[in-house]
Amino acid sequence: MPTLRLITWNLDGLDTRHIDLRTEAACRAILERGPDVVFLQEVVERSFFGHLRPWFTGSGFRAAPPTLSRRSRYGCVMFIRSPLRVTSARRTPFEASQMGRALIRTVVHWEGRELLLLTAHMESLRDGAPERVRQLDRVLAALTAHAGPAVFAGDTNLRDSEVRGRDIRDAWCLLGSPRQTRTTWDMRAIPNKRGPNEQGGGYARFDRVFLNPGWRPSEMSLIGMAPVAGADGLFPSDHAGLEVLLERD
Amino acid sequence: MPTLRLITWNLDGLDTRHIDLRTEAACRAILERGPDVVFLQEVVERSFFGHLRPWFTGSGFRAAPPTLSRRSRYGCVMFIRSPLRVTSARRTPFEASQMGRALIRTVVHWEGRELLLLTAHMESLRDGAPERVRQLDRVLAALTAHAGPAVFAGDTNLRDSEVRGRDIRDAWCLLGSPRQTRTTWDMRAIPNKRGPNEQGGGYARFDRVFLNPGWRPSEMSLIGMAPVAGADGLFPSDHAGLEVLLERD
DNA sequence: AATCCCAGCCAG
DNA sequence: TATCCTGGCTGG
Repeated sequence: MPTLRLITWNLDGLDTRHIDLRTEAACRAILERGPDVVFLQEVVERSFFGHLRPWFTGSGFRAAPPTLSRRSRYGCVMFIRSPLRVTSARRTPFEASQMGRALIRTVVHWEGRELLLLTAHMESLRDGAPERVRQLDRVLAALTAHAGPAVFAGDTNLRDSEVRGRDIRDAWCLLGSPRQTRTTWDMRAIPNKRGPNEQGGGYARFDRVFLNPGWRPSEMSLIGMAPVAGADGLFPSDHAGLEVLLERD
Repeated sequence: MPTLRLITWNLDGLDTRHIDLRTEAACRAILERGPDVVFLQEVVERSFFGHLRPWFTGSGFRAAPPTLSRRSRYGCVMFIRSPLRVTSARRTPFEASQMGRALIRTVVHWEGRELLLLTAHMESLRDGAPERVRQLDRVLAALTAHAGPAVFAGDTNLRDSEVRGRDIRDAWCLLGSPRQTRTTWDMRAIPNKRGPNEQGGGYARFDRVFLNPGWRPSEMSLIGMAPVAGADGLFPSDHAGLEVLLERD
């Protein structure tokens, strides 16, 4: 397994409109890519038990941690595909989060080494910036502290102004900042959060992938960029999913 | 010397209106309080060489560091009164600052121990929040790392939302959050930045004092709260000065 | 169902 | 000197 295929996606479980159809569509879109590891954010119980866990366990994945946190009505979870073996999985709350957010850390054996997998749904909204920046510090410290390869992927909610002047190995930047994957939350491309006749709309690169030194991204693409059949024009999520291929340097 | 009397003040040297009269008034207001250490921010060359250094050296103080930084046209400086003896003084730029800001660290002998004195003029404006929060981390780390007593006092530009959930020994909070010293930048009380017939105005507790464990504040008051004679209604600075008395626990 | 992006403007 | 505070509103 020379390449790790990773998908990260905020599934917007807090929007209950056609949540079953949308989650099913997300499962299909993810599984047809054949990922090794899948990081999901904003997952609600209904989606997890009713769709995600059945689909993914039926396709050779294990959930890590094995279930959702009970501390919030939505949260993050990873799915890891066999033969990757999970040797540890833990959820550490961000102490000062006002939104119940946490860092998920999983370690798997990969290519003879201990691979650290991190995901989070960092503090939301513009006003969450101070706490979000501290959560970023925690994420980067965890990446740096690990001896083997380590990757974070998740919904950072970061604005470019919040990372200016920082030294981060961001997969999108390492790929040369390609236009096709410049935004992962974009009301112009995914109208889930926009009234039918509304103009304009916001966009941002909220979903990001960070690496520690020693490896690099080779490809990146968006998924979930088409409306779900029978769902009144809704896409699977208001966020695009992000698929990235990672390789040894 | 059982009590340390400290004054911190942003002198608004970037406002050149009546700068000589305003700086003279600030010198008098500070010196009549009899402080042991004085931390100043937003000091320009004209104020430093023309007023502050002459006044303070004539009253038994030494500047630390001995002169202003040449990296910016305004900056921070401390004045330390004899018999306190300065054993080190350095200025460390905040690497990612977009405004040339730096942390000033001075060590003095006090009560038989090494006392660490810190000041800074942290990143300004609402949009400076991400960088400001990282600067705060640096300040708190320096406070925590010192074995003896340590105090930071300066213009933090912090909003309450930016410190929510953090564990900080803030002198104003330790004193029970007294109303009289609730704001240190207040357009309603100091009209320097307000047009003559303007309504409303902003206010904030920008200037703060942080302590490490082992000692505590006993008094706090504002200075510079009256207009300067002959200065067209201007106060010495748009900020209030903050005087605080610190004692062993 | 209401929210979420940004910049710009105004009043207090 | 032009600018600084907040919250609320707009349009894109």
